[in-house]
Amino acid sequence: MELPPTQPEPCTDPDCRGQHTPAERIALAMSLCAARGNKLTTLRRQVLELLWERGRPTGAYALMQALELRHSRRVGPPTIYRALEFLMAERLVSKIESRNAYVPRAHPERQHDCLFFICSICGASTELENPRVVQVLAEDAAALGFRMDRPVVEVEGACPDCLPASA
Amino acid sequence: MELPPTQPEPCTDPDCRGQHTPAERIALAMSLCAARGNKLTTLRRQVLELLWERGRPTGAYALMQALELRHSRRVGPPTIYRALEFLMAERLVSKIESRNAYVPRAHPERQHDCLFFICSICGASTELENPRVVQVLAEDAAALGFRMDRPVVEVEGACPDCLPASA
DNA sequence: GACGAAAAGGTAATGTTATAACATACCTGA
DNA sequence: TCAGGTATGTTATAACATTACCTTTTCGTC
Repeated sequence: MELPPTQPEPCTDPDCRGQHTPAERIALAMSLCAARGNKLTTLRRQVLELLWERGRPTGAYALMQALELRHSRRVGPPTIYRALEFLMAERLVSKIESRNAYVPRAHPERQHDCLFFICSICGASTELENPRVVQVLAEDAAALGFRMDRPVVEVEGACPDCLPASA
Repeated sequence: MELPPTQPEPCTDPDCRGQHTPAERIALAMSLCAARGNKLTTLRRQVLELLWERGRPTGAYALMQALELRHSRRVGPPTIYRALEFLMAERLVSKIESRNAYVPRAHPERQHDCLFFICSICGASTELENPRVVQVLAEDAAALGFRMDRPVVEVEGACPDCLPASA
């Protein structure tokens, strides 16, 4: 496997929603994995690439199909789920719980938790970082004596593109 | 079907987490349905009661089993899912997306959206009302030009009871 | 009460998402 | 090179959800 030519450069634009080149994203992912002593294998990289290509939350079985079409590689469900599990542990991918689907994270190098806005019409999702939401949730958790491990914040609705159509 | 003896009295305690009697809850549910011209049939009522009895997010298939044990009533998946769909439309029940499970809402008479804190150890969930969270999400949605239909906010972690055990 | 329409529920089959259990391949370092 | 760990492959099945179609119940109207 050849290394992409670019070096990972953490993105500093707070409004950026992941508009980077595929090579940049893979380089960054590899470097993040390596920093933790883990490996972005071919399979894992292909799954991550496919998620980026799809551009919207994608289910595990759709990924299986896409993997076969795009990389002529046929695998079973456990293989896909293991790859997704790895990518989620590395914070390269998030699961959209309300859709049983998976999306690549725009900024895996950042520590923040994500919010997602998901269009029920076209299925697209937008990732956002908002410390205020996490802050308020952390306060509530503290008041309850609850340890917050993973906040799941997903807003279902209509995106700007679909809004006119959904009048 | 006999009416419960109590009359529905909206709860005014903002810190209340649904500590009411079963009869009160059913009376309130019936009155809310009636106000919208809908009916809380025996099946729907039984499903709602079971959710309260279980005291934690419960899956559709577990509800089917519970229904058979508790009410000697054997039904198929579509029947349960239809009852749940009705109860959710009436805002008597929420789905916990991260668990594919369902919980009764403590205060169906209130209009608010709910947050849930779910313990990954014992499976219990705590419902909370926090306008600040919804407010911040609404602001983000507005900034994106996104119409917010349903916010899903679920915090996974460890509840006070399980916290010591999970050190 | 009889009737017809609408709502609710029952049944069988199937679709979709996820995991268990076990086998194999593939690195990597002593 | 070979022992052990990590990753992937394979088979089967569990868990969650829906489609399509049919029967029963409810309820207003005559």
